Amino acid sequence: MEEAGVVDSEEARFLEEYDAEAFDRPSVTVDLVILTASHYQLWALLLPRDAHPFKGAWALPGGFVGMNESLEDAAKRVLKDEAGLEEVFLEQLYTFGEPRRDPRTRVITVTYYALVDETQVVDALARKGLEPLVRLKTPWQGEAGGPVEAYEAGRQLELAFDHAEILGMAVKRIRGKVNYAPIGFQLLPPTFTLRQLQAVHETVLGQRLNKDSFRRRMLSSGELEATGEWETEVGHRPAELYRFKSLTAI
Amino acid sequence: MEEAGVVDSEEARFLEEYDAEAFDRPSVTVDLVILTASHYQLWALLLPRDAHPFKGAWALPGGFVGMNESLEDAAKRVLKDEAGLEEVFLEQLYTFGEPRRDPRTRVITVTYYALVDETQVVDALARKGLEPLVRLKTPWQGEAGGPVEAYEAGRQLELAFDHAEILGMAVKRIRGKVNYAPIGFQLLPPTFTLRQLQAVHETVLGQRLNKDSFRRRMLSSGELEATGEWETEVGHRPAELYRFKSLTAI
DNA sequence: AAAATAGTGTCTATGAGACACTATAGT
DNA sequence: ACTATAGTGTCTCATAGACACTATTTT
Repeated sequence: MEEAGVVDSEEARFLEEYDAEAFDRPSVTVDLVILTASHYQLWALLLPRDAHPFKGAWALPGGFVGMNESLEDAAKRVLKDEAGLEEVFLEQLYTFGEPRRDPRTRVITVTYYALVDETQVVDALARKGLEPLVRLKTPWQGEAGGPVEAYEAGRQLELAFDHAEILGMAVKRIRGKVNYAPIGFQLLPPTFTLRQLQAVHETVLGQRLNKDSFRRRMLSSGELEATGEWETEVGHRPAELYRFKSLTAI
Repeated sequence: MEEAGVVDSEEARFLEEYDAEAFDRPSVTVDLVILTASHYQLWALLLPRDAHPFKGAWALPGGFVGMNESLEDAAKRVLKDEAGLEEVFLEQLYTFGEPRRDPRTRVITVTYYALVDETQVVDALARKGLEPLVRLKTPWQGEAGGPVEAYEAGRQLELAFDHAEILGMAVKRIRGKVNYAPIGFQLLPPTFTLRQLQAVHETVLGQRLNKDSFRRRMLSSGELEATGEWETEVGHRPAELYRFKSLTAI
C-alpha cells in the first residue's frame, strides 16, 4: 500500500517507541493440503509424525511462518522443502485457530491447498524418498462439509490435530470451485483427453457426470484448445488431446 | 479432536519441556468488514484512526486475538464492542499477512465479514454514538476483484493499511455467494418484499436483474415463505411480505 | 469379428428473458 | 383519472440430459 510511505516526524517517533512485545502472541504456521486425483480417488500428501504430540499419527506438511516472509511465500517454501514441488496451483484455504487445537501452545495455522497432477507429484515424492500419497474418503455428499478419512493400504489412518477437518475444508472448496472455475486442468498433465478431464471432475465431485453435456460444456467454454494429436495404445478409438488455453497464455 | 485426549507419560513429559518462546512470533488480529446494503449502495463500518500509523485514515474495526480465544470469538467480541452488534451473519473471509502491511511490526490479520440489515446497524451505531457508515465504490465488474474505494459525504476517504484490499475481497466474496446461497436476507429486516430482495441482490452484484426471472427463481427456491401480510403506504399496489424459512427454522 | 470408447446429430425438458396484460395502492 | 409497482400468463431461446448412430482403435 502506498500510504505506508507517508511518514512524518511524529509518526517516526511513534514507531520507535512502539513495543512489539507488549502482547502475548500465538505461533503462526502454514499447513498444506497437496491434492491429486487418480483412479477415481482423491489423494493427499500426509507425513507420519515421529515426535509428540500425535506421535505416529499422520499430519499435513507445514511449518512456521518466518517473521519477514509472506504467508504465500511460507506456503511455497513448505511445498518445495517437504514435497519437492514448485510452480503448481496454490491458494489460501482457511485459517484454523481454536485455542486447544495444538496441545503444546496456541498455534494459529493458515492453510493452503495445492492441486498437482499425479505423475508430477509421484515423481517429486520419489526423488525425496517419501511415503506414497494417502487416499481420501469423504463421508458426505456435495458441499455439506465435514472431516475426511484417510486410508493407506486399506487401513484408516489416525490424523493429527484438526487435520481431518482441514482436509474436509479443502475437498469442500474444490467441489464448489470445479463447477465454475477451470481447476480440473491443474490435476492433469499438460495435454489430456476430454474423458480424462471428465474423470477428474467426477473424482472431485464424487459423482458421475453426463458425457454429452460435459463435452459440450467444456468445448463451448472457450478454455480448451485441440492439439491435433491423439492418444495411442488405448484398446479403443483414440481420443484427441487438448490443452488449456489459459495455461499457454501464462 | 478426540485424539488430543490421548496423553501418555512420555507425551506429558514432552509437553512440559516444550518451549513456546523458542520462535519469534507475529501479532495476530481480527479485522471486520461489517456490510449493509441501502439505496442501491453497499456500506461498511469504518472508523477514523486517531493514532499512528495511518492517523486520520479510516480503518476496519479490529483487535488482537486473545491467547485463549478462538478466532471467531475474537471476531464476535470486536463486533459487539466496536459496533454493538450481536447474532448477525459472520463468516471468515481471508487472512492477510504481508510482512510490511503494518509498519510497526509483523501483524497477521484474520478477516471476517458480517452482513447486517440497515436499520439494525444504524440503530446499533447510534446507541454507541459512532460515525455513520461509509459508502463503498467498487471500480471493477463481476468477480474480478481488487481494492475498493470509500466515500463519505461525497469525498473519497484514505483507507489505512491494506483495508481497501480487504474490503475488495469482501465484495468479491459476497458477489460470488449471492448467486448460490441465500445471503440476501442477512441484509434485510425479518420480513421483506420480493422487490426489496431484488434490490439487495442488485446492490451486491452491482448490476440490474430481470424482474420476472428473479421472482420465479426466488419463489421456486423453496427458501421463501409468504407471511400473508402486505406493505403499506407505498404509493402503488402493495407487495406481499415474505420471510426466509431457514431463519424461522433456527 | 468383438469390445470399447470417441465423437456427432437430434429430440426433449427446463429455466431465463421478454413481453403483454390485469390488479391495486396513493395522489 | 393517473402513476407506479405487484403479480400472472405465455412465448421464445439457450442449455442439459437422453438416446441413437457412426467411427476407430486393440485384441
